Amino acid sequence: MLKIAKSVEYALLALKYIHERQDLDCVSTKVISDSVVIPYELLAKIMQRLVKDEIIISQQGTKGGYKLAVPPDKINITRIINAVEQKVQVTDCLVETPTLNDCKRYQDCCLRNPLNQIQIKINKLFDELTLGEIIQYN
Amino acid sequence: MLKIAKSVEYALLALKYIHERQDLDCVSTKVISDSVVIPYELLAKIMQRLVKDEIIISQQGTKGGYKLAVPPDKINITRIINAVEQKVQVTDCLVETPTLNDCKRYQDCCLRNPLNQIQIKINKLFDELTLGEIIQYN
DNA sequence: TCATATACGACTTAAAAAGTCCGATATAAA
DNA sequence: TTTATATCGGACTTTTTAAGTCGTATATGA
Ligand code: SF4
Ligand code: SF4
Repeated sequence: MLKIAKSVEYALLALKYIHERQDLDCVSTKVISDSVVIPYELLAKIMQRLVKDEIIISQQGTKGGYKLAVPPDKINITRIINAVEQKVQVTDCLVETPTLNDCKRYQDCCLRNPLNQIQIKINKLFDELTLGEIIQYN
Repeated sequence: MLKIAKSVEYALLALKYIHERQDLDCVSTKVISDSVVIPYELLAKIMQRLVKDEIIISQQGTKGGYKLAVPPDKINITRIINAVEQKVQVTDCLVETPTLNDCKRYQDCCLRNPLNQIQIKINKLFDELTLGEIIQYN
């Protein structure tokens, strides 16, 4: 339990690869997919979401690809998680406006508050960790 | 992502219920299952695991059931997570002895160290949170 | 105008989590 | 001593979610 989605890992690995190839004008999904070994179609979708959140800039057509829109130090992990449409959600009830459909217990559950505190602290960990700090390894 | 297993929540809710009924000699799975609204068979399995880890004591036969083996302040959430056979595992590679089967990248992955740091911090949150702190709510 | 790239949505498959079933043993009370 | 009610333990099925795939459209440099 408490696993991070592969799409988040793939996004981080791809962003690291792009950063390492700053010398090039841009890097295509194909090249990243082959180098980092990520399923092409899956990575393509992830790249598009990173574009939508303006973490990377796309260049369409032949010789197209992606380059970083922002220096790695300016991007935290929370932003990447949001970009790839993932959510840190420790329980079913920890959504903006919970309903009985999320969890029948949410109105008087003694777990909700303490687990929300855990979630807040986990969110803080991702807020304070930047892409820059991650790609400095290896 | 990063969701806590329902079996952990059920364990916590059941333990809270047992604690509230300290006056009784012991509480049966049936009673807990009906009161807290947890599928009977599923809860039964969870109770057995809590017995195995000596968090609760079982009384078999008619008029049987369970009672707490330890005061709630002395039980932290990590122990309950372990008892119900769940693991905090942020990535596929964060196991005792990772192999290429866990993740083909584990030998030179820049994510492994930073994500392990996250996992260590999450584990610390569960280490420092006791059942006693949770059941004081409501 | 052609080859190679991104863009976007729908779909399928695989893995994990949640829930169920079954046959056994234990024990208090009738 | 029989019966009803409980725990015990494993195997199994179902449901849900995550991961991965496919198809078609559009952009653009050579
Ligand atoms: S209300 Fe309680 S049981 Fe339901 S999802 Fe939230 S924490 Fe879990
Ligand atoms: S090695 Fe890297 S990519 Fe593989 S599971 Fe670990 S962190 Fe994720």
